[in-house]
Amino acid sequence: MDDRSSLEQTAKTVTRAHPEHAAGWSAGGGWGEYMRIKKAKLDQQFEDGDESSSMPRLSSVLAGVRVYVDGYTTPPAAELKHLLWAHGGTYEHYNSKSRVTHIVACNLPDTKLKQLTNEKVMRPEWIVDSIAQGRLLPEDKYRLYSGRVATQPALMQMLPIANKHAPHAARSFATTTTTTTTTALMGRAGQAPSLAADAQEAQSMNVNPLPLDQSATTSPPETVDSDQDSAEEFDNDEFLLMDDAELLRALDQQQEGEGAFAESEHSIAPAPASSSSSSSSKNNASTTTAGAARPLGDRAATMTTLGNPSGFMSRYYQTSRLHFLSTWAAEVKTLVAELLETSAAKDSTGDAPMTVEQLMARSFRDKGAALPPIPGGKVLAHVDMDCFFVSASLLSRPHLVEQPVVVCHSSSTDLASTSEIASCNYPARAKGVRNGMRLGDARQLCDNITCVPYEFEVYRDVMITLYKTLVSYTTIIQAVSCDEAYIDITELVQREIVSSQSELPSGGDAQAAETDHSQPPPVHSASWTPSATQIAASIAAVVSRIRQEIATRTGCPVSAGIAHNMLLARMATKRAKPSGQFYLAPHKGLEFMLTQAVGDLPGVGWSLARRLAQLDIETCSELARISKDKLQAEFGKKIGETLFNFARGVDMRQLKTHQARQSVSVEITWGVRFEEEAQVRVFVTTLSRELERRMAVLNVTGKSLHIHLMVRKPGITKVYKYLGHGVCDSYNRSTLLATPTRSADVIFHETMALLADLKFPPCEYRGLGIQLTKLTGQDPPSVSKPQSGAITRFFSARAPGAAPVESTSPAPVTHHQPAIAPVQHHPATVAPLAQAFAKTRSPRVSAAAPAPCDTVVIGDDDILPPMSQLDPAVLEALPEEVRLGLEADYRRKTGKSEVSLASRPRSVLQQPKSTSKPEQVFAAPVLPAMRSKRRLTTSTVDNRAAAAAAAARASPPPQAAQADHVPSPSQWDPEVIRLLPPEVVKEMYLEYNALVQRKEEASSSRTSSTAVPADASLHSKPAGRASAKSKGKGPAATAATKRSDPPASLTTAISASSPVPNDIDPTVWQALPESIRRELETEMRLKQQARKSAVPSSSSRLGFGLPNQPEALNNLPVSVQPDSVPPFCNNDTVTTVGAALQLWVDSEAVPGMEDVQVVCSYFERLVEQMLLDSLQVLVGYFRQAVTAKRSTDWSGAFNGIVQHLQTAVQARHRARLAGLHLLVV
DNA sequence: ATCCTCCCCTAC
DNA sequence: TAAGGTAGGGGAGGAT
Ligand SMILES: Nc1ccn([C@H]2C[C@H](O)[C@@H](COP(=O)(O)OP(=O)(O)OP(=O)(O)O)O2)c(=O)n1
Ligand SMILES: [Mg+2]
Ligand SMILES: [Mg+2]
Repeated sequence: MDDRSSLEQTAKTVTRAHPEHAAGWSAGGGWGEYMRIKKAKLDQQFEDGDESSSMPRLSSVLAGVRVYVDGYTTPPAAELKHLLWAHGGTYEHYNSKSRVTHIVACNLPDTKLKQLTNEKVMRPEWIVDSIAQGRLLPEDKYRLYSGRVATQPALMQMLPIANKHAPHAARSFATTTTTTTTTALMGRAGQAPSLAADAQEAQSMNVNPLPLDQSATTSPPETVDSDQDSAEEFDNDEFLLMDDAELLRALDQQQEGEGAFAESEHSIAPAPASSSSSSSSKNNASTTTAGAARPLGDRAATMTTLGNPSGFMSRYYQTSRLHFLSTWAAEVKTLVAELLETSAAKDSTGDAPMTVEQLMARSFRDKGAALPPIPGGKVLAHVDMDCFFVSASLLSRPHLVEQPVVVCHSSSTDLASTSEIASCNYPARAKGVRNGMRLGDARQLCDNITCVPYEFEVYRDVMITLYKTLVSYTTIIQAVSCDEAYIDITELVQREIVSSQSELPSGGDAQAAETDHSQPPPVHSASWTPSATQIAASIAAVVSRIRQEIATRTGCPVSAGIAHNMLLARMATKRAKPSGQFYLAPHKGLEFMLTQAVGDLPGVGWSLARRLAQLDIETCSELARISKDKLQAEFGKKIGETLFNFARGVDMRQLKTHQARQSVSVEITWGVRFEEEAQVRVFVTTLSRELERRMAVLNVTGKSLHIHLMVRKPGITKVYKYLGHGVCDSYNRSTLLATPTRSADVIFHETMALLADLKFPPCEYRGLGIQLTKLTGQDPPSVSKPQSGAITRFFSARAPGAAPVESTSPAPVTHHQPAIAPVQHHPATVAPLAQAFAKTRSPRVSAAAPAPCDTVVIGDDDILPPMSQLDPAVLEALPEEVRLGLEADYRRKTGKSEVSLASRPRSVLQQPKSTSKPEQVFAAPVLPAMRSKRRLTTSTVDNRAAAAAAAARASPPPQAAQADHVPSPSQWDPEVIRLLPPEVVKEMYLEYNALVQRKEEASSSRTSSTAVPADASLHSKPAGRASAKSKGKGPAATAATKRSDPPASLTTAISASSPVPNDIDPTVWQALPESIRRELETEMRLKQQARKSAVPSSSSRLGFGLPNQPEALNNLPVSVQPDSVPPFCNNDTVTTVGAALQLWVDSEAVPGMEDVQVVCSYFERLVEQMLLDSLQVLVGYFRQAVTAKRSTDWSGAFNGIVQHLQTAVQARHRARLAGLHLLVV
């Protein structure tokens, strides 16, 4: 669209370029000046880290050694500091000549080194190895730049293992040494493509420049660069004449004899371009070109595929932050998955799946201490490094931490610089700078930005340390990215609560507990529910501990959001930053969410936000006013639903520790410029080989091949960013292969064929991706390669796929596999770090006595983490013998009564596409006008440009609010159910129903105590134990965030009598064996019938509820939907409740007071939950019934309720609800 | 209804 | 100058 084009040119000319010279680039400039300045924030933060109190002195090996750590080191300074402490040395914060005996560094810039001629500059290995050997080793071998690089000291094993589960236990840090050498360069920082060879061939082949064709294009050429002069040289031309087989062979041969990559850029002579490729018979005619591609100047062209078609890719991948980001995310996910495998295998020592009873029994046996329940449900933390790249890059530039800093390829002061900012620190953000912004835009906002370069290897090291640390606390981790993960800290928190409890009595824990009955008894426990304060305090303690360790070990600040579901935890992180933590207690969730901008919801990106804005929806508060029906109609079923839920803080997603990979792909859309097909072939070859390589590493093959081609949009002559793709049309094609493959050969041919289908001239290509899906051969998350897996790979100095690094060469040299031969797996050389990791890895959470009943299976593995998200009511449904006396405890804390057997859902929102339906574009004309029309709305646009522009718009920070609503997840994980013996499951259901029924009867007397609160807002949780003290548990234990919380009577009745299929999550249901299913069905039906006939729907039965409990209510499904839908919020239920209301009105001469209150508070809850549409409908039903009744009593009751509701709506949402008008009496 | 294909969108 | 990759969710619409 046009607005996009305009967005592309946002470059304004704000004057003010007070160029701040980029200190970062000179890697040391101004070093002297801050020598005596106190080492900024980060160091401060850790310098008073209390080793003295938390770490034992382990030896005095380093006695007399006073070290100043200079720059980024491996292990990081923070860790060296700990090592020094632990072994008798001293860590100096300043490089004071009088105090410091040794400087430790990994890499010092020459300039700095010169200053230090008198000092002893050591490599960190000196420290590490000395400790390992128990004596101070000779300095000679460990001098920095003395030549020899020491290899990995195998010392990890000797260090004490941290025990994260003893909150106050002394601990020490295992070194985080993650690399073997200090020569690490890009090559091993990530999965540097092993195709580097391709680059070299191209470089070194300097043969017969072939004249290239030069004809006109269909549209004006891009004018990116000023010099349009000469044509390109082409140093690969030999390739251009080969057929495919030859090409591949030649590429292989080339790389064999390949030497180091010559940094010398192109020593090739320019050659006039003309003539067409002779190798491709099919479209020489159309492949004319030139015009469009030519205009790139020599210099620009060398940066593109034109300059070096075969070598472009590997060079590009070494510098693409997004490539690293993706690679690392995958890496870290694999790691977590394998971890789980390993620990699962270790834990379930070959036993058959345990029954609930066994699990329970084990948890009791274990330590004898049951863990206290946490009313809000699972405690989830979202941990995210602060301005990750910047923080890591500033490890060696600590003097910059208070300055506005960005990580960026460029350091230009040009306000038109299109270089993208990967990360900016908080001082920069204060000026409005954002991640993803162009540097030029940022400079307009902030005139003293310092740019620092990417340091990918450092980022990876930090990532590894981060994950090592996390994993030492819990195995219940969902890796999100290199700097971010969700962790389940429920059990850690529970333990913290217990331990803080037992510490209260000053004296021996055991004895004190003995005498003090208010304290949790060591054995039975769980019969007490910790207070909200206690929980919050424990959460704070646990999370600061984790954050502290991460910060200390990485040297980078980290923040965490904590809540009882993933959404809120993530939202809380934003609030926590920078360098903080924020716990969103259950009752704060709704209110908090309502203050958020929709654009801040995860899953709501630029496109969705814009569509919402067009509907005048910009905040969650506004969003929450829209009915689910409307949202679903507008955005689709899932997205509508998620929006609906997220707006009010509801999120039923389970933390997902493992996700089977569905696809592998390779794509480049920057610097893609061709003149003719032969060049395309070279490029496709490199992509194909890279894809093959990756799949070989993953040991997968794929059956469905897709390509994604970006083609310059006709008429577009400017690009958003230098050598970028600009505004494009994009096209996808796919083939279903006969047999799964990973062969580069096959990939190459299929890709070329699909490209040929599209019939665009190569000169119009701006980006190309190849993806394989329908994968097979995936390493089953079970056995296989336990050693060469991700754990090893993760911590090995070199990734298996990565090339051996030739010290100074910027390009990794690769042992390239022939196209057919799969990349060999690396031998089971377990890297030292892998071992360290394995040892450091802490006791599995599940093995360590989860809370009673908190036993769950996550995913497909045999892991048994806590199950605190299980609704207490469900817990009560456990078979008697399993409960071991817990029932009373749980029942006590339950106000709840409703259970939702929710499915595991869903994930993030995504954007639909309501306008302009895509038509298939198969018989594409050469330059498809129609085609582009349909895509005009979307693909035609430079979305990234738009997003970047959007990023420039700042948004106001959210502020907290207070409420008393209590969300509390209640779900019965289908995965758990699936893994439990069917008989047990059946038992659970039957028990549950019986229980609910019991409760229903028992509660009939209490509920009346639930008065309608005058202020109509929050916390009226009429259900169950209204007796709960003022606040806290009453509500907390009750219905979930996600569900509205209807009056007990309704809820209970509904729950109790729901027919099985409605009551059970479809997923769960499906997981049950057919026979069991039928059995359950029958039994449930019988029970229900029995109940009904025994208790005819007479008004007397449910004294507390609607006296005339209409039959309809008894049949209400708790939730028809498998997910987080609150009861009554789908049409079905609303309708049925409406019918119930009608029945009630019809059958009662005058409204009973209690009933009125029940109904009223039910409505109130709809208000609280923002289920206003449901409310409107129900009030409609109600009004209709009352009107027909023609009774002043009823009309009065109706008006009373409505007035009350209107007040409530107004108070709570500052809005009037339509449809709540009164009746004329 | 449910699947499959071809997209788009989002996140880091 | 600059390095806009990559995996998964999910919607629309057609095939079954
Ligand atoms: N558009 C983006 C967004 C992120 N990143 C990289 C750099 C970031 O440092 C890293 C982590 O992303 P985050 O979203 O976590 O952002 P930061 O860590 O930089 O900042 P913070 O988490 O403090 O908001 O990913 C990037 O290259 N480009
Ligand atoms: Mg971050
Ligand atoms: Mg992040």
